[in-house]
Amino acid sequence: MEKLVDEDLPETVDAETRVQGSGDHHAELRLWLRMLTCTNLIESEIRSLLRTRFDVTLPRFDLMAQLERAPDGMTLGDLSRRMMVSAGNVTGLVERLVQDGLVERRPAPGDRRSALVSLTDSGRASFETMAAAHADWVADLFSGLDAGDIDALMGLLAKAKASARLAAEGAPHVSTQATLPKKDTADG
Amino acid sequence: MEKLVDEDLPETVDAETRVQGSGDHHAELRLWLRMLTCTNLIESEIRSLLRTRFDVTLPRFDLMAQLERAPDGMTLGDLSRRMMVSAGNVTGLVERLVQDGLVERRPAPGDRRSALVSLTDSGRASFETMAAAHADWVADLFSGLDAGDIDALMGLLAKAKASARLAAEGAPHVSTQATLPKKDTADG
DNA sequence: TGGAGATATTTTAAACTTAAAATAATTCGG
DNA sequence: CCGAATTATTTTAAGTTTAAAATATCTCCA
Repeated sequence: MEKLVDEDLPETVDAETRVQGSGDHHAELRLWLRMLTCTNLIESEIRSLLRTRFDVTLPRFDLMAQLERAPDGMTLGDLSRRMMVSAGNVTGLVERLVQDGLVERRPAPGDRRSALVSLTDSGRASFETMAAAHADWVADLFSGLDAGDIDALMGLLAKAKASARLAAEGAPHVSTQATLPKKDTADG
Repeated sequence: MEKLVDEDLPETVDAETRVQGSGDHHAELRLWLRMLTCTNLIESEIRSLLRTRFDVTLPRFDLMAQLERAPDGMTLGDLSRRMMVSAGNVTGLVERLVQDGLVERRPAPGDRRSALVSLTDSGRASFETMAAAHADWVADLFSGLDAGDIDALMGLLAKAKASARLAAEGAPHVSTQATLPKKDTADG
């Protein structure tokens, strides 16, 4: 009724050509731009609110949010993966949070390479206050969407996420071959 | 057919309670998390591809993308606003791009505070190559979405963006009152 | 016309971020 | 059990990013 699928427009490229390159890609590019704008807008607002209201940075808040769900602590590697940032980044972030007394680290039992990180009591209390406000802000920012919009967005973003993950893993750009026979002996 | 709107679930809060605080906000929070994950995933992949294929950083690419649409140049302020980053950030970025010979600055005619920034020929050529690959990557990352999905996402993200802008401007946290009579004389 | 306020940019300090190299510890096949 | 490969983390160097203060210029109105 309000969404047209241009089912019968020419497909512009045949199956062979579309493998890569020279396509139109206009719609995807615009979508990516819009997604980025939208996310940046919201993220900026939240960052700004966290700073002015609680004098905390967004990355610190994000790290604490991860820890809140793991009462028994998480390793730095877990944090790195969940936050989708580099390991070195997490090292520094945790260091600063420990100095502020919001987070503590202790050796991981059974693996001397690893450390478990968790919230201190002070960190947990601090986070709970911030998290409540944060939830309000996010709700406010999305208050122009009704339940149906949110549902639809959740579904479409899940689909986009799955698509991106598949494409990223399917066409790795560095060579992701897990356990190859050994590059040097393979060919010659 | 495949999307249910839970039209008849209890609304959880009445009109008064929902003004601020103590609400559920669960759905909005999950939406924000998912949006962030999705964007981060795609952004990471693009960042990585730009680096490995063209040895360029994402912020530099973004800045050049802005300049490409302004053959006559843009001011640093324009860049800052369009890229949604701080002015100081743009100063440094432009500086490095000028050193690489990809971008040039010249005094803005008629305003001695201001500078116009534009792509050099080399920068434009360089960008065109990268932009074509970039468009392919984005199309690939979104290849799991059909035209209808893209359409729907475009609409919902536009709505989300409008909602966020309204909320952010409507409840400014620093005092955005443009040209007030002068806070001190106003009341006391 | 003088000057107050607005605007454009740069500078500064601190934090964040990444990629890559370096350490250290674990795992696993032979 | 040994050593090669893997995994967990830290370190390093360079770049990105922000907020806030500092400059410099412009605008506009009383």
